[in-house]
Amino acid sequence: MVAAAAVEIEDEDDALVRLIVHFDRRRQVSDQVYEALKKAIISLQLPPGTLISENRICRQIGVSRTPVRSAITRLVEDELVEVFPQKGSLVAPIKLSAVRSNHFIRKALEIAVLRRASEAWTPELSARSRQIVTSQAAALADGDLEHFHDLDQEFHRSFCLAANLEGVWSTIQIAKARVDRVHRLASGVGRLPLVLAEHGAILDALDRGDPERAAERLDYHLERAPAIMETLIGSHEKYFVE
Amino acid sequence: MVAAAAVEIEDEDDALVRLIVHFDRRRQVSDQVYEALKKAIISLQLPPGTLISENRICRQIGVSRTPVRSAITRLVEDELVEVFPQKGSLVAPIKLSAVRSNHFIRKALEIAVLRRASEAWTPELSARSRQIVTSQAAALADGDLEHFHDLDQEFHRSFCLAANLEGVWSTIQIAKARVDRVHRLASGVGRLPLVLAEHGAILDALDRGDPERAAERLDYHLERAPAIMETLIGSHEKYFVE
DNA sequence: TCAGGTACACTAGTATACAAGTTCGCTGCC
DNA sequence: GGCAGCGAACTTGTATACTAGTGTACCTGA
Repeated sequence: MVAAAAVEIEDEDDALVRLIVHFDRRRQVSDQVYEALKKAIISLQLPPGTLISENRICRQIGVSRTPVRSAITRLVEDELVEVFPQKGSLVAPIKLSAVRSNHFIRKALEIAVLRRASEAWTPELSARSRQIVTSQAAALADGDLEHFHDLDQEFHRSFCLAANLEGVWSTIQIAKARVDRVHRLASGVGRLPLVLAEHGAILDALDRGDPERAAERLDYHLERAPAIMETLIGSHEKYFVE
Repeated sequence: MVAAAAVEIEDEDDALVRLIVHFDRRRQVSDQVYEALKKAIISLQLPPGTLISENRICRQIGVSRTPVRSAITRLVEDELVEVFPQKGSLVAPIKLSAVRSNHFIRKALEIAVLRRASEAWTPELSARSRQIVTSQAAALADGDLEHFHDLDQEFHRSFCLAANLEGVWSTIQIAKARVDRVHRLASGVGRLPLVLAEHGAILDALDRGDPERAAERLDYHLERAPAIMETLIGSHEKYFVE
């Protein structure tokens, strides 16, 4: 960080520089920093292993260290950042054992929720979920991948609402965040149309009042990413550990 | 909080005063504050609804606001503390809908883990789990309830280890922490011997190679507390909301 | 006596200053 | 040329100072 010459300054022009936050004065700064960093990490804009320094982040986005530290503390809980006291912090590498565990968590919870949702399934709930899938198709056609992923979350969340277990969603979301980077790597654009078909198949089974089949389709849907992951480890070796 | 007279000062002699932390200089202060507060909340030493002020806590345990704030932030994530900006913070009341959701999470995960553990069950794993139950019986005989609860955690965690899904435990633990206050209320000393028997029944089924029966016993074991909870709401109305 | 306004004490959020520890490169000696 | 040792610059952890917003008690006036 020697500011000896303009050339040295140029060295700072890495991924962190593209971290631009538009602040809403009514909301807490630390929350907004947390969300911005989390999105940047999950979207791989800040790749695993990236060194992050509290000082550089707060210089970059123009706030003091306090809210930045608060955000990083929360990201450590999310297992998306690792802090080494007095040494430094970095975007956590993707730990294969953690991916296994969190994938297990997500699958176990989503399937359990789906079974509960199927007991309370109604045409209205079905229509709402199908609307989400339709919007996903539109987002995909527009090439708006961020919106596509947001709608994907909505789709999976809708089952929690249907099961009257909305509180379960936050836990699913945390597990999801811990494996989402793998999903992003795995979602070459070619796979996304298949996602739509898989979502539709789950709803078809629910509409037919066949919870076993619905659970089976959801299981299949969630198993795609891990299956693809195996093939990714080689080409993105730097991102993974263990 | 007007310090008008000595009598008013006496008013500060509430549960917070019994918050004594013996610091280990090698570990981070904020971590130790977090653990101390979490334990105090779950053990109901700080009952739901207790007003907590960052300033009073840091005066009480003799550190600055920074690590206390860090600890409270983490407790908010755990849903054990609620913060109202510029107004105050309090130990979160027990929210019935959250208890439902987190009980659902815990049950879904523990049963899924147990099924996986049963596939890899060995006499060594069985012996280790039975050893824990034996220690629990000793702790109960000694009246050491804290140790009893610690061993209870160990028992449930052992299935994650057996299933080679240790990463799942931290998520179970969070859901557990969110319902543990109910368990504490429900565990009149009379119930604890039954816990030992229920633990034994689960191990018996695993040893017989009967995962269905093991899951059934675990389900029964985990369902005791919610069943008892219904009877508690009346007598501890102040602790609950919704 | 009661209503309204003001001042103060308290809250949490943010900024800054200081402390303790690690890394790495330069300098001087061998 | 190579190695030892010192030092500067960086890291995160903690303490303190300041800001902005809230509620309440008290005082003033009718």
